Amino acid sequence: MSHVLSPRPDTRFLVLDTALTLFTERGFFSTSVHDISREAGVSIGSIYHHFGDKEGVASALYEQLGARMEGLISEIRRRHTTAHDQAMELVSRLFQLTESEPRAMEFMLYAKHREFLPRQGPVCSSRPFVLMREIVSMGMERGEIRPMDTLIASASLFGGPLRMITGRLDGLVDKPLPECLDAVWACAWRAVAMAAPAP
Amino acid sequence: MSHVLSPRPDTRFLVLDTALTLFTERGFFSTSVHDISREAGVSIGSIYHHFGDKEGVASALYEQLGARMEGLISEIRRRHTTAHDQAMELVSRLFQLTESEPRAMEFMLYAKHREFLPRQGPVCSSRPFVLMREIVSMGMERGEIRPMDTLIASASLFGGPLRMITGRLDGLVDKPLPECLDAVWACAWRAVAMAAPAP
DNA sequence: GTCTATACGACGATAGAC
DNA sequence: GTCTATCGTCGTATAGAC
Repeated sequence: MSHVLSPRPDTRFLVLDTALTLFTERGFFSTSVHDISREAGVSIGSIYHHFGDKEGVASALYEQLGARMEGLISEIRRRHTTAHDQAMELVSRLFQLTESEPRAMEFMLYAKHREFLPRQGPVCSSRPFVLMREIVSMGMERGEIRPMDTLIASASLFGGPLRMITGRLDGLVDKPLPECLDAVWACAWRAVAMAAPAP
Repeated sequence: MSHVLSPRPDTRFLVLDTALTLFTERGFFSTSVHDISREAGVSIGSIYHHFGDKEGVASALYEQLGARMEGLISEIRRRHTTAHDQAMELVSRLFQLTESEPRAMEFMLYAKHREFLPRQGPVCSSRPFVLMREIVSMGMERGEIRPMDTLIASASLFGGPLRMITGRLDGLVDKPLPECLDAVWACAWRAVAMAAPAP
């Protein structure tokens, strides 16, 4: 626990925070370990001591953000019962996160991790995306969502909102995403929602 | 016109074709000019003679594929009158293209061009995506699509289908996309279509 | 754990003959 | 237009002192 008492800022945190900024601004390959070292005020030796190699930095970043994302979804699944509420809350939180931490969002779902993290599968196979599909799957069993291929339903429900996020990160969308939530969600839900029973 | 008569395969084509394969397989930064030279059977000197530098190769590839895409959309817009038909035909053709030329699709809409083509804007600002938004815009004027922000409608209509494409390129989707067309399109169109007038 | 200095390899790009 | 040979730089990673 010595690090808690130490006045020195945590090296690992410093490095990861700087790396996230540089990776998203210039990209992984256009960022040298020297750059990270200089910007973070941490020596190269320390970086290699903590992370092994450059890929290790990206890897740690990926895992950290992935775990946060997973925690977020798990929390949402505990707090809401219907697929509709769970999915809408998820989109809402992702929209908020895009505004408050655009770099984190960009690194998670916009970076081509396969290019620099060959061990990781594609993003959409990662835990968070699996959990999203589980929400959809549950919705179909509950009769909230029309019966169809789960993958198709998942893409149709979250495809629009995710596209808004990348559009926002690209500077294509001017308005803060939370202001668009109602309109975006209405379309997304309409795409997969069970038709109202004939009166 | 001497190149037409020459028995030697066109160098530019050879290089671009090889580059497309390598760029999508390993990524732009993990592909050296030496790699392209070796795989294409063309000397390094020739590559630099034709393309100036490595970025020039990627740039030429980007322009070539972008022009093809634009031509495709223009053709569709001429052959169909309603936004519904235009958009559905577009999704259908993109699905076919994903199967027949996955590398071209991947390079066009899955690569992070900003990392190696700093001059190019984001993909979604490119001509093809502008044309897609024009289809949606027209559909709204014609009363086919509910009135709403064009960007939101565009994301909602094409977000699902595009997500299926990336899912397919990632190996997440097993079935050939054209087989999913009806189900995917039904969801996509439902998301934005004007409600049927009350009987 | 943190630092500096250095080794080493790879890659982008060029020169210049044919 | 095409080729081979070469140069110079940059960046990853390590060694070893503190």
